Amino acid sequence: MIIATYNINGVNGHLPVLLRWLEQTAPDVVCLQELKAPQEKFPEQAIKEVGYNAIWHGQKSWNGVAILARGMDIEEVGRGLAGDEEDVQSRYIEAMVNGIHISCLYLPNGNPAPGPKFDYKLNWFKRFSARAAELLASGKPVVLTGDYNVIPAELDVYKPERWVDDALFRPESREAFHNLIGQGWTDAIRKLYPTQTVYTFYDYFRNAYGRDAGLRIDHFLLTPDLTGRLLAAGVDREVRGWEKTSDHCPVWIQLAD
DNA sequence: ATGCCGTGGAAACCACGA
Repeated sequence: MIIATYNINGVNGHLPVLLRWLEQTAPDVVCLQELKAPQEKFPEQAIKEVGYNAIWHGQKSWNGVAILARGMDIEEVGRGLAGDEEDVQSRYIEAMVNGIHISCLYLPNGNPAPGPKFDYKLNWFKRFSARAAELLASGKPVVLTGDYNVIPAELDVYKPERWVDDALFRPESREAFHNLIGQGWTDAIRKLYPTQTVYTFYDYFRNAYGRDAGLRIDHFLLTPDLTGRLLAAGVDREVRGWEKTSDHCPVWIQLAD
């Protein structure tokens, strides 16, 4: 079973790339972030025509998350994170698919830091970590995947010294990520590639993709039982080189059935 | 050192992203 995550950066603007990638690689489950579409403008029909059921939580202009499944039912568990009644941003959705709990997240960017956006990021992270602890305690197989907007370590950025004051790499963000891992989750990509650079995002400018000047910010966190089923993982790096593409690459894991 | 590019929405610029 292959589960993928892809920050599409505009599900309508980049729909041809999404459909082409779905048809070429046919992952079983796909988590999307940054739909940038209101609920009623999600391209449900086009996605259905390439074989996928979908649930989504849209929002006008920004954010937006979705879970897709090829030929399988998607049982929505919830949308939105508990802990802040005033948070109206569409950044989180959960579902059961094929016996696995899937959490799809788009963690706030947080720049500029310090400031209210950084505070929102850290608070969101705290709420997410509380939810993660609940899920871990449930004993179910769980995948927490999406755009975390966190560079976990120096190995995960082409020039760490340039990112020390950035919300993606500041100590508070890295600490929150490592504390989350410390609950008992496994970072699937880092587990399979313990010493290699693996990037999932490249800026549109400065020829970042051509220079391989990237970041690793899209992650898969797995419960222990799923870690035992982890067969392979990777980044569909070539998709970042397509015309009219997102600034993120699709990332995927393969689990034993 | 830097949104240099790109999307979406509104309005021929702005907010936002990482």
